[in-house]
Amino acid sequence: MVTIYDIARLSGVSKSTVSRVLNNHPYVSTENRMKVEKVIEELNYVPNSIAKQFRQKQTKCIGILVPDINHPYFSQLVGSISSECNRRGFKTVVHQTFSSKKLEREVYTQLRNRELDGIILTSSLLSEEEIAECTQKNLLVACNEDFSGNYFDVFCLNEENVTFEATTYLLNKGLTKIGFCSDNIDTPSQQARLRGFILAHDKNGINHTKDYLFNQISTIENGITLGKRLFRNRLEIEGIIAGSDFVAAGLIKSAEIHDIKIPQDFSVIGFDNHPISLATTPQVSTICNRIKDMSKDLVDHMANKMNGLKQIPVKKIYNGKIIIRESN
Amino acid sequence: MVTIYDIARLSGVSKSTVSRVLNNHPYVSTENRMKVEKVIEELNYVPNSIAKQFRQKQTKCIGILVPDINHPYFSQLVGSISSECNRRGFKTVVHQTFSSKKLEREVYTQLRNRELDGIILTSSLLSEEEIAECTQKNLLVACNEDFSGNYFDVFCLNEENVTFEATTYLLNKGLTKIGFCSDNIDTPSQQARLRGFILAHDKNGINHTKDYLFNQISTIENGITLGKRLFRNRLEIEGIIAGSDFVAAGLIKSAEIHDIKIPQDFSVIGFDNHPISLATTPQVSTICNRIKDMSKDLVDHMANKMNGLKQIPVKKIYNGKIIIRESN
DNA sequence: GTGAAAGCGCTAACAT
DNA sequence: ATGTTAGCGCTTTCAC
Repeated sequence: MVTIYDIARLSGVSKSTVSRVLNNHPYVSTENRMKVEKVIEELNYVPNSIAKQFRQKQTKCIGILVPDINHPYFSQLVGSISSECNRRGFKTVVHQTFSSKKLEREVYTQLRNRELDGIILTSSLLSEEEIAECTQKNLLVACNEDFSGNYFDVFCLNEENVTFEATTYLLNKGLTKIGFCSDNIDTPSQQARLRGFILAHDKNGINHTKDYLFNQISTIENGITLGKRLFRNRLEIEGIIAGSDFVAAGLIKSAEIHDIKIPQDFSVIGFDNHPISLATTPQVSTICNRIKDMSKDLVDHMANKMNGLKQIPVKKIYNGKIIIRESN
Repeated sequence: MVTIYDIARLSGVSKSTVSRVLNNHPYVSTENRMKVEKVIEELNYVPNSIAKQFRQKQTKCIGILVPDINHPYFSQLVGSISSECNRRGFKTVVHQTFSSKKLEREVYTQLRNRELDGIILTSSLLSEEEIAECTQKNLLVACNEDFSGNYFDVFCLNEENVTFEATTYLLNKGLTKIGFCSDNIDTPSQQARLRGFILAHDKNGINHTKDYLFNQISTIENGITLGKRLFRNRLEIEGIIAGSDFVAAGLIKSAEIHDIKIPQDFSVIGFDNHPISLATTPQVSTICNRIKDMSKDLVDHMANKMNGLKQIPVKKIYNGKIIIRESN
């Protein structure tokens, strides 16, 4: 393996000079620079990045914590964050927790072990306090999850408001028996949605039905199965906040099979404005998220923090928007 | 920052002994082991993993090269590979190329810079020769792409065969004007599909129509747009190998809008057996891939190679299977 | 069973 | 503008 020392020896300068050339320092004579570059070229030398990381005490690696990457929302989010990170010279390591607290804690351990320079959290089952304790003074930014912002920076959608609006929309159309689907109700973001859902009912003096709160519903298949349950028995439920466009698509398919007309007999509102919402019949009314803006701001912020620019703790909230199409 | 030296000092032993405890070596007296463990506990010491990597010359990091993670097939593949890698103690770094040769080359540079212990390639626009040259003797395994296997290990679906079968199926139903969609026709896997498509025509003595070869078609939106083009002008095309279930879903939606009956007026066969194929009306006939098997075998193989177990170069081919539903 | 010592490849004071 | 030097935290001979 050829090292910086070999280059130095062969080009008749010292290691420092080679290092300076490598790192584009000023104060290197053009003559020496050319000599060094020539030798580097000849030997096909590549600097050992681990040695560099070791010396500089940083990995240039950011972890992204995500429940499951094979999920239309999270794959978009991860894709967007990754690109932003790469543009700034950070590698990103994706960690899927599959909603396991154990796996989540393991990633925090990697952070403490300095295998990662920072973590971007997109979903969590642990309390802010525990996360803060696990990660200690190390860098962590939450994205997507509606944390308080007291322990670390957070960038998220106003899940509560936008769910409030969607529910109100349905309520105003005269529906009184509305369902609510969550992916994993133990996460802050889903809790926020539920608060919005309930608040809308309260403001309209309508009681929401506990029986119509469905948890662990996140895929097309889940939507189909739930629809079967709902429609086969002709339950009196009149509409649903589906939690995701995929669930909405499953429900719509199921309705068709059971000869339930949407929106006449049943209303559906999805989440995320995924292209699938255009492919169903009827097309899904949905809520558009702010993935692009969020990930850009967040990586900007993170990069600044790493460059030592002290930042006051941030909580930035983005407004989602309802898109009305045909399913309600 | 507390180091191995601090632990040594405080527990009254040498660095070596601490290191032995850390790495579960035999030949440490129980007494010393306990002393050391106690101090580690007290100081909340975590070993510096970069230093360890530096010393051992490996990163425990595997790169995954993927065109775009926000893609139903690739997000599944990445998810599966990541999990397998994590189980074996490897971190995975996802790199999206967005079909850019420049970005692809950059990742190979990272490999040469030893920022990565290996790369898993799921798609590529470069020739095998160039890839082999870029990555030199470093570890690289291809997955999904139908490479020759002469330069590096490959694990892939028999794209050609399965596309041949699907096309034959359509041909046997009496269709003579069949279209073919590719995502990026410059990749080996899509070339393989095309070969299968053409071969089926040849064997049946039917000419395929160049005009019905559509490239850069990969999303629901692409499917909808393509459908508009096809159906609005009542082209004489009778069916299509859609390349993905998402494209198929878009085509089906578009057919509905233009009052084209599927499968009576037009046949569609998708790819990947994604749940979306269950949510359309009619449901999509498709081809199931072998993501789980492939990723398991591949990571097994890679791990063995890293442990120095010399392996003969491998090319393992998996058979996909047609699943007939309602769209053809 | 244990410790001393060398060294991995690089960067960054510091001196010149 | 350049070289000397120390040292990052760890593992691993080697000698005892």
